[in-house]
Amino acid sequence: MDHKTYIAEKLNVAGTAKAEIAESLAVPPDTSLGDYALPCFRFAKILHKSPAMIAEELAGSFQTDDVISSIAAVNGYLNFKINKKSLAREVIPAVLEQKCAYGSSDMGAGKTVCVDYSSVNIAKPFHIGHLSTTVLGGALVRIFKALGYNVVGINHLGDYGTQFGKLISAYKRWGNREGVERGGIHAINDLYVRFNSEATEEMEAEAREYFRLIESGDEEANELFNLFKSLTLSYVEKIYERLHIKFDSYCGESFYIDKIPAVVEKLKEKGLLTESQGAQVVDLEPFGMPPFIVLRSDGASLYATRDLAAALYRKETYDFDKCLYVVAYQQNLHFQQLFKVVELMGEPWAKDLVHVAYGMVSLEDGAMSTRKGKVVWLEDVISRCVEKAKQILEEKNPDLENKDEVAEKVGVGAVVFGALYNNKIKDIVFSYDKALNFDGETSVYVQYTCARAASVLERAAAAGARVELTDVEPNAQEFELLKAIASFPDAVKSAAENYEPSTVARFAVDTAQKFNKFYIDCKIMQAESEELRAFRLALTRASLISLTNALALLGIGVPEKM
RNA sequence: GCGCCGUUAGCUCAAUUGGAUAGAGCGUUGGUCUACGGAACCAAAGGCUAGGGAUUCGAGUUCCUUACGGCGCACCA
Repeated sequence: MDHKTYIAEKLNVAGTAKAEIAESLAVPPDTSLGDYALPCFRFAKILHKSPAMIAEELAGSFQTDDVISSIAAVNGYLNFKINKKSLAREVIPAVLEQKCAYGSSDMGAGKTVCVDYSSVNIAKPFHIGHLSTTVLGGALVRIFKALGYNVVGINHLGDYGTQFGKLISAYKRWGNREGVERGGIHAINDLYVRFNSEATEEMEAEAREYFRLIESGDEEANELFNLFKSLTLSYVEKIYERLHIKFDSYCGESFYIDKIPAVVEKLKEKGLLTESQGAQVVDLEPFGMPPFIVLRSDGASLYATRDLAAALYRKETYDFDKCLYVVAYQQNLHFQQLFKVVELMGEPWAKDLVHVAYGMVSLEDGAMSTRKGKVVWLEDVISRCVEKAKQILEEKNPDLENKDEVAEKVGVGAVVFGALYNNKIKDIVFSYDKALNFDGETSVYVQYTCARAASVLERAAAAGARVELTDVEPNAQEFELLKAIASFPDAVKSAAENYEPSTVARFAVDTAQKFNKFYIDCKIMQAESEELRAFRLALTRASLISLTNALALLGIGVPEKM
């Protein structure tokens, strides 16, 4: 049950709808004031009374009950306290019963969301700059699924362009099959980097010719291209597996090539296509944007054209209610143009296209540069974090039997959590110091908290202790923890509405902090009474469930011991 | 030059979408230590929310403006 609507239902403010009252309800800055507050200032004009007087009157006419235990008017605010026992009755059994489903809902039933994310480039290894789109997208996929949406995760592969001609040229010049099969993606990347640093006019021409050969279906060129593609995919699959990410579609740019003529035709029909400096463009001058280039002056398509074709294809194939593009803000203009063109085509679903923009990653000494060798590979970051976790485990818990498995969860969790904890729009300066720091507001802290909770529950099970809601009045720590647990469904919903998984990450840390305070202040197994012990154990289990579910939405596992 | 985004404690960041006395972590200083897991907990210090104006009962949050920083601005992706 939602307390805000419950309170609103019980309040009568002349000239104000119940829904509006529920919307206005806020949380007081200090819990000693109350759990909810209604600022009465906005009613003053309508009612021609002072806010303080309105609050007084409303307080006087409000009947406290089993849910709302007290009400007080303070400085124009109407403060409500909720009944602690009733909150416990409401939350604890529900969490214990729903288990891993706690936090999910069916609000998205029957709706489809496409999420375009990660979108790796063929022949290029994952670097730290690809982390955000991958984990943000992965989290959004899981969050929308939890809310009952049908979700289509799409890896829009960068598998088309003249760079593949260059790669073939470099391969034939310096490479061989055995070398790339042994060296994998990095060997391929080295060839590409070498080509770019040594390229002559002649080689560039050769590269263009190889690309033309790929396109015209030349057997050898395509065989090579497919080799590069499969090597790349088997490489990224391993990383996706470690990050717990799966895609429903790997339709990349090349997939849309044969769909472009129809798109061009449609643009012509709508009278949107004009010629400018030899290229076919959609003029966006009236909207203050540069033209959207559909076909180059040589007739070739562009990235933007293929994105347009992809949008139309996805609408037709999935009939999405929303289509998200998890791409860095660098491409703001591109998506503004793309969405505007879809709108100009008369497609009403143009409004359902969303650019989920996030901040850029740089290194401490500036931007990354593949050519200068200034790159941080994602696999290195992951393995160093896992290694560090392993090392700490050896120190702190040498008897643990599955150290590798636990270290994997802790190390990978730290990498993922680090990318999801802050608002996505913030730029990130990557440093190993920060990545390897497991103290403070991190997934490791949350995981440790879970291990503590699990440990208590294990003892309880061994002792045959009762774990269930009993009729006790929660104390301050218990109540704060209870409120935190109760806020989980809202955190998930808010994360989806704002395309902001950090909301869930923040929930996890906040709840873990509340649990640790509870844990320190309240004896659980040695509680004064059996009734109290049962209650605290139930609260502990509910905490563990909430935290585990929160981390699961982010793609982070929780070890039972660490 | 134009457009978009950002600027909150020494550092990294929050702030329930306009609410009351702006909160955490790291770092610093001091405490808790016979523990249901110390990868923890408590406390102290640290702020004119970049500057200035406007709207409002009320602004870190909305609008205008200045400064600083990032990104982008026609045939790359």
